[in-house]
Amino acid sequence: MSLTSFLSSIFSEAFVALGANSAAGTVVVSKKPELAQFQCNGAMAAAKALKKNPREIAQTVVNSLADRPEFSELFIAGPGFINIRLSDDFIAARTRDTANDERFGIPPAEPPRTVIVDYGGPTVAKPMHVGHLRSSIIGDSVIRILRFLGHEVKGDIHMGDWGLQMGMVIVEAERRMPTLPYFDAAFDGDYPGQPPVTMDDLQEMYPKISGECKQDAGLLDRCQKATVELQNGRRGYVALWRHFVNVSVEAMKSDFHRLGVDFDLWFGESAYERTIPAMVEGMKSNGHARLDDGAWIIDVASDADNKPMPPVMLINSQGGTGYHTTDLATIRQRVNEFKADEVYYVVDKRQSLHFEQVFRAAHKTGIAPESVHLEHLPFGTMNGKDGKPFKTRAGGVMRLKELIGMMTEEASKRMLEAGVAQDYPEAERTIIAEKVGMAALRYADLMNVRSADYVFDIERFTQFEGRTGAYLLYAAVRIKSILRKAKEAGFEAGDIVAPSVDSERDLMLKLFAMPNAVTEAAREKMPHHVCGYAFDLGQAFSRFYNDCHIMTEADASRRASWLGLCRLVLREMEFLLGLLGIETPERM
RNA sequence: GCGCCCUUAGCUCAGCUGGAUAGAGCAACGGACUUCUAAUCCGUAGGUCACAGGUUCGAAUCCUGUAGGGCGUGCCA
Repeated sequence: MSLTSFLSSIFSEAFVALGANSAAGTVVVSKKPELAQFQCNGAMAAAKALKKNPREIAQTVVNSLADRPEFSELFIAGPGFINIRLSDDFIAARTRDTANDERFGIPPAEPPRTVIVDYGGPTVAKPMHVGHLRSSIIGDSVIRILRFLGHEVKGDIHMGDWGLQMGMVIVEAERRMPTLPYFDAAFDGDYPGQPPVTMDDLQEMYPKISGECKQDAGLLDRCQKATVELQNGRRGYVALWRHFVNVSVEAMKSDFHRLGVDFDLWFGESAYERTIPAMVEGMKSNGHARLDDGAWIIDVASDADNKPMPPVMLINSQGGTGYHTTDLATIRQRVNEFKADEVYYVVDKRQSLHFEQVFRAAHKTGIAPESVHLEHLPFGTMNGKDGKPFKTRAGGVMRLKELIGMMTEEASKRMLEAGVAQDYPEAERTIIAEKVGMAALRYADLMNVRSADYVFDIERFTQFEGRTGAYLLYAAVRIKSILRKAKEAGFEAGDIVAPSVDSERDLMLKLFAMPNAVTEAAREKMPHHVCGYAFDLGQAFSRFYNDCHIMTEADASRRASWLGLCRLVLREMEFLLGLLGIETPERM
């Protein structure tokens, strides 16, 4: 149980004894650290309910608890705030408990659930860009957090490989290489095993034809028809499409590998191709789908809506399927085959209407029972310093590869400026630069409230000072260093004893706050709670480190206690960074 | 037009579901190194929480309205 939960239970009991609601006993970290460590604000609310004086209620509660060994001081301030200070013995005992606990006092989720996280979402034939970066990094962190809580989690990349963009690239290929056998409907031999295009070709082809289609309705129509033919299984198109997928997946794997993100399931939209006809027929026959303007749609609007709610497009008027349909088929598989209790979609917030439509349709048609929790976890746009979506200097889309390269290069530059690791072997220095770059990137992306837009400022993110990935790595590495030095000197870590220095006590108190940060991040699927806490912990450690010189401490039991504290902080720091997908080097 | 979101210190952002004198980081200024890695730490200064009402013991937080900005709005994803 977290410390605040424990303290809350003590205070709740006291409030209940007065006839008040147990919620009145809620204890939180003090907003006035110079006054107290924790506070309970329930006396005001209880006074309202019981029609009594809040200070009198607070006084009664304080009187009933004042003798408990956990507290060194309880006092009342203002209208009825109860301020709490813990005894040093209790703080030390509690810290020992944390040090002996594999889970740092974070309780596992009860009951564990089967969860699918849909994230990454790269599109075949399109370059990966910064939008995929956010989805991947956030999804990866959310998965790590949920897994730690004991949930059975599977991450699914859900590639976009079955929509109009495939028809477009097929048409573009035909325009460029009309003599290839893929386009000859009468061809019945074997198609070439080698792909006719490279990833670079694909990345150039898609934007070109996509741009032309916006001007040319005839060309768009041709692409739509090609898409339908592909979806209906035209041999040549399927063979060509398979090449496109293979080429793209190879590039994706390399990009995701560099990001340190891996997926349990590499399914694309096309994985449901065979299940779609039966699903659609079922919806037609049971009346959920209806024909409208040449297309089969599912109405999802309700009388309670105060906004337009377009229908779900099941089969378009050309006979093709889009991402409404594949998303529904995907939900069906996740429910039936994977027995998912919860499905989360880490997708740009601009898609929120889409998911509202799809979730409504899934529940309405019975694809997903009401008991299955479907939720969109929206994230905001990564903007440039001008406040507009992040672009390259030339104004194009910033590719993921390019971005990662920039981060590493910038980290390397900073290390040179600061004279960091310059006397290490070059190979090690390179690895450190990569780790610092990735830590900077991940921390910068995750530290913001997930759904908010944020400004990408590479210079700020790669700073070694302040709320950055590098600062946290430095804090962790410094602990590793001191533990090495202590070991060389023959100093052992020992039992944690009562704190004797303010910054030492503050560090222990800070450790108690971790369970809240992690459970809050899990509840909201918002990793920024972990980021904020990790920084606070790093800073609390740095203060302690400045005040308490371990290697020269004469008192052996105090020195051993401090080393034990260092070990605990390092374990927690690496754990927290691990939840963010950040690796710590041995030294920097 | 309709709907959703946003507006907090010079800059970038938190603010734990209504609590005390609104907090960090950067930048600025002052201080602490013959270092257990100063990539650190301490201190000072800096805010009409966009604006106007309302709800109550108490509002950055909840409600209404106004201004400014972003996004979405049936055959792209």
